[in-house]
Amino acid sequence: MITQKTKYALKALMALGAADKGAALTIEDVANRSGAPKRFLEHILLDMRRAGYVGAKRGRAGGYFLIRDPDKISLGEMLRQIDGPIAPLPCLSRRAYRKCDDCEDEASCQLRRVFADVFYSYLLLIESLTLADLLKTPGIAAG
Amino acid sequence: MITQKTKYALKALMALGAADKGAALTIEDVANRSGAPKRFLEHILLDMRRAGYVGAKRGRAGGYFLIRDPDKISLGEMLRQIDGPIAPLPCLSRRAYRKCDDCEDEASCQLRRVFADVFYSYLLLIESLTLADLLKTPGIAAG
DNA sequence: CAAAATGTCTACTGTCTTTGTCGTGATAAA
DNA sequence: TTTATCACGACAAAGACAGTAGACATTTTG
Repeated sequence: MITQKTKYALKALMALGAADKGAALTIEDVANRSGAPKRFLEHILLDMRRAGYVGAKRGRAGGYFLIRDPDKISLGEMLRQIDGPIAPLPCLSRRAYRKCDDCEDEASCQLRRVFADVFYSYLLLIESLTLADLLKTPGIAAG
Repeated sequence: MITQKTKYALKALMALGAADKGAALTIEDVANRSGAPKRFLEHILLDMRRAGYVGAKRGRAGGYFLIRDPDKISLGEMLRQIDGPIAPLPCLSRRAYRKCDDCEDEASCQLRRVFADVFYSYLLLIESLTLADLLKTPGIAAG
């Protein structure tokens, strides 16, 4: 399961991505549109700013705005930013590699071999999906 | 990341799957072969018994033994048994469906739509892999 | 300048999950 | 009857998760 925080964060980015280009949304605006508690969303938006996805403007008439092209932010990258490493085993993470505590020899680890396959195809997909895909409305708008 | 418990459970099933047909391994045997703490493994093997994967024999010369064909136990099924629902969103789980707390309308939920795609291809893969795949040694045994 | 509206940052807290450990009992074989 | 084993429930420490709160910094407006 993805965490509640991830859900809030993705919905927040969607809200910012759907806003008029150049317009800033306040935390409160984003909270209303994403359903996230305002004080919790603070942390999330701060993270998103540090991740370089959004910009912030302080003071009256301030707010947050997307600063990267939704096309260029992959789902994988977002998930990684929000909740940390996404590999099923630490020894399969490229950016946050760690040897498994109990593993004697990676080359012969069956668990690693099988999960590597699973992870690879998962990665391929989530790296190809982007925030833009989250913003697209389905072909025949049903709801 | 898969949990430590999942790792232990899969390694335990691999140990039982690799044992001589009909032979029972004690918890201690399994602990030694899987690297899991013995007292923790107790719980895990109990779960695996309740899940119908292994049988147990009590008393002297007792132990655990696999009672299902490794070919017929999918990775997906094992993961689900060990750690519960595997869908990224509760509203995408078939066996443990739950409406998302905050979701107004599933049909128009973009998050659901995108994660459904991801989940579907993930499912397809893990349902096709089995314990037997975990028992296979790689083509050219390297380590 | 002062006030109001905003974002920034640090610290804290309650609840649940994870990863075990422990004691005790039940069962079977020698 | 002893010993080796599984069965089961209670407990516990550590960490993750999902917030909440307070104080501060910045910007605009009047």
